[in-house]
Amino acid sequence: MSANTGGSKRSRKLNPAKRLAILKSAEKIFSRKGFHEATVSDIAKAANVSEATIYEYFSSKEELLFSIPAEIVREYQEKIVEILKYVKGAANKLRTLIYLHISLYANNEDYANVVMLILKGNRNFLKTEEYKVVQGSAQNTIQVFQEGIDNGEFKPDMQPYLVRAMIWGTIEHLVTRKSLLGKPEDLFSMADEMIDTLFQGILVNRGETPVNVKLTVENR
Amino acid sequence: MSANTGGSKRSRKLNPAKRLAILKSAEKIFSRKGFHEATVSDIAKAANVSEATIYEYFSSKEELLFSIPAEIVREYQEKIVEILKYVKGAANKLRTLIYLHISLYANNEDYANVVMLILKGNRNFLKTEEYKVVQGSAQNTIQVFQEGIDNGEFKPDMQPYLVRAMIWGTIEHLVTRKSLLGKPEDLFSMADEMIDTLFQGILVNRGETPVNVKLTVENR
Amino acid sequence: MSANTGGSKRSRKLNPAKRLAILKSAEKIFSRKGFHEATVSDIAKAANVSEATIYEYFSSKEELLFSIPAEIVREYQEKIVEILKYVKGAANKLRTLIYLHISLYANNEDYANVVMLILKGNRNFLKTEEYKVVQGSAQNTIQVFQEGIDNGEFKPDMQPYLVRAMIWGTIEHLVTRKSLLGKPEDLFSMADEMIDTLFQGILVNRGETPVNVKLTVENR
Amino acid sequence: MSANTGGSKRSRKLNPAKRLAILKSAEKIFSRKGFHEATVSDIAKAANVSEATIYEYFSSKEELLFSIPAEIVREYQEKIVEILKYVKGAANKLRTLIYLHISLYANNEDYANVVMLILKGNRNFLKTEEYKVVQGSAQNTIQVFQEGIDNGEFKPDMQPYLVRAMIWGTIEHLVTRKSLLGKPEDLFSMADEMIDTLFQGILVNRGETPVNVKLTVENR
DNA sequence: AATGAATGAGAGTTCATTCAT
DNA sequence: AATGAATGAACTCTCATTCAT
Repeated sequence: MSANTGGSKRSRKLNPAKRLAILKSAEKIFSRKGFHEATVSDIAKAANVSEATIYEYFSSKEELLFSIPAEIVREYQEKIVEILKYVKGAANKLRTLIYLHISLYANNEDYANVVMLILKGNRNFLKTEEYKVVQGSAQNTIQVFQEGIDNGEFKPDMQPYLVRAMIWGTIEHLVTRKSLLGKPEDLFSMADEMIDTLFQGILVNRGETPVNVKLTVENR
Repeated sequence: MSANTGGSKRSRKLNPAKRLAILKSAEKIFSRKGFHEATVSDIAKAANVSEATIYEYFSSKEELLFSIPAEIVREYQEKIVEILKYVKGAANKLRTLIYLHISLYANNEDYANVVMLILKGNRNFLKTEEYKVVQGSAQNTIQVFQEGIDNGEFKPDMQPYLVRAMIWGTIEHLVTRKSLLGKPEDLFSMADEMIDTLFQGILVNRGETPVNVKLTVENR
Repeated sequence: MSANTGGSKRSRKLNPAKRLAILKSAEKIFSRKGFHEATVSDIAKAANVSEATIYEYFSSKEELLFSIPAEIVREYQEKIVEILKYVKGAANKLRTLIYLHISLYANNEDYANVVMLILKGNRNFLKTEEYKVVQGSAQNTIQVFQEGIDNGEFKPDMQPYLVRAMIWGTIEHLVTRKSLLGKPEDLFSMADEMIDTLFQGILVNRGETPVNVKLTVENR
Repeated sequence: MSANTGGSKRSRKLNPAKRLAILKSAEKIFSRKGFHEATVSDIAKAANVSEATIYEYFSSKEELLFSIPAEIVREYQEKIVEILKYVKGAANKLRTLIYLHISLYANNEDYANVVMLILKGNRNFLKTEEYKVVQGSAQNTIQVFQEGIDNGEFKPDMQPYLVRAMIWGTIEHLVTRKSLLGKPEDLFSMADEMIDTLFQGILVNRGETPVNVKLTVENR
């Protein structure tokens, strides 16, 4: 409601552990009840602090919500940078990114719920500093894909933006369904097939492609 | 024993045109403000009826929200069935489905917002009869894909569920971004490339899959 | 809310049977739910008419409530006059009145509920023409008691008003308890003991009222 | 695990003086307007607190209503126990009880209105803990009367339940009339006559009764 | 005479947020 | 740094009542 982005008015050091406890409680409560259905009182109870204390650390309920991804995405981003160092080839890097992206959600169910069911539909979140972090992490996919085009691994006439949409869209779709319906029990098991499909397509190659070219050179 | 026998309380048809006007107004208001931020009073004003009248037609604000997709999805589903009759080949049918699915959102911006930003994250919606309709329309993709497997157009070792996830996920991702950021100005322009990618994959064929290439050199 | 006592604006003949049906339905519904908890719609449903029709016969929900006793009290009053003709002695008449009063409630449970739980606490009812009828029927007790004083059956130094309070109060107390708790299963069984107590008191006569002591001294 | 453990929601004592102020205001407003006609806003205004504050102390308007008698009845009950210690004889005790009961209402007009016009007709009140207190205080009458039977002061063949009905019924009748019509200006003035009547009955003793005492004194 | 449909007018209740301590 | 207590501000929903047909 106010433009108070980036921490509560008097963001003295306070107690970082308590701040984290509040964030984790908020994540849990929001995850279960949704944003409007969750009350600040619920969160305060879960964090074993008073409601007023929450306002010491966060300027509003919404800011509290928006603060949830920051930490986790930052860690995730660092992890990616670290790991990508050791992976060679754009295709392999892309595969790695997809695995990591999935694991981010698979290992943090409450976080997945908050992102998929609440934040994804929230217009205000887009104006947030926090969103930039999330957004930034999306650049990985695009960069890696571009790298793949440059070195000839990927088809050169593709828009990286679309490829990212396909990858993220598919993952988000699956994660959302898991959040809502519990359906794909194991997100990872879908990863490989998804990657294969993305790499190879779904069409059967019927010799129109080079594959079937039978080259017979007969002497004389 | 004569008058008020049978029938669900009061939700008779009443004036269907007015009902539709309320639904359309709700769609517009929800689309712009979100569910909790929109008030019944807003909707009433937009529909030129009193708040009480809204409750004559819908038993609660949430029921009003949930009633939005029914009509539109029903029409859409009929259209699909009709059109699919004239399309031959699973690949073509799939392409058609994707176009139609995109056009559903592209032509109904408010509806797209309501679905992508509000309904998709709403757990209660899943328990709804209305949801079943939406769900049902998702079966098309799976059926058509299965058909393609059966007749040899598509790779036989794929899970239709995953393919649907990729198609819908991508579309939803793009539509959501358009809802939030206005970004892909033209959703259709992405359709073809998306379909190509889905069909062919993103990898350059370097003859490594040339497995299939049979090169026979016979010496003299 | 308005001073619209005594029938709806256009009290054309309408259909007296329908009027009665509405009244009886109102009695039943009010009895079960209480005044504010009962809705005009409830009553309309029970009477198999539309809500609007109720307003043809009664100008408001409250007027409908207030119209309930009139009929029944009128009949009751006539019955009393008729029966009292054949009863001799004030004590017997009083006994008769008490029986009749109890039977009025015992035989009309819904009516009893409406009177005891709703009307008795309603200040507006006092301003009503209908109330006068009820009030009038209360005069019986006072008259009969006065008659008993005049002819020496009852103690001459009593205020009839108080006696009526005792009789009516006791009956109302018992009827109310039956309405709320179902407790005195059979109201009639209490009648006789109540009357005896009223007539004779609860004290054991220890000869301190020695008036009655006949002292016979026989010589030798 | 430290702060908000245990305890019923939020209904801690808070500020007991404020709680009492709200209760007294509620008593006054309910007394004048009745339950449904009184608004929480009315009460808040009268108590100089916000409406929300009322809900800090009481969970609903109805709970507020039901909380009114508790305090006053508790005090009253203690008073009775205290005073009864010094009164000898069941008849005197009964007389004392009646006086006290009347004085409870006579000295608390608003309270009398609330009890007689609102609570007495409220079915939900019966399910209340508060009702038990009221109910408990009713036991006094029955106990004292039984005591009187045991020690020969009262007729042994009477049902205490009925006697209580007569006493309470009469008092309630008178108090209710005073609430509604202001009629018996002075409730106390009726007390004595009522007690006399209860004790001695209304019939003129024509010597037919103790009559039976035959005292024969023979000379020598 | 009867009613389907519409609504004005509120009322109770909830909660995020504040502030004195 | 922490919070108990207080409240302003809304919002959903209900219902008695009306009126054109």
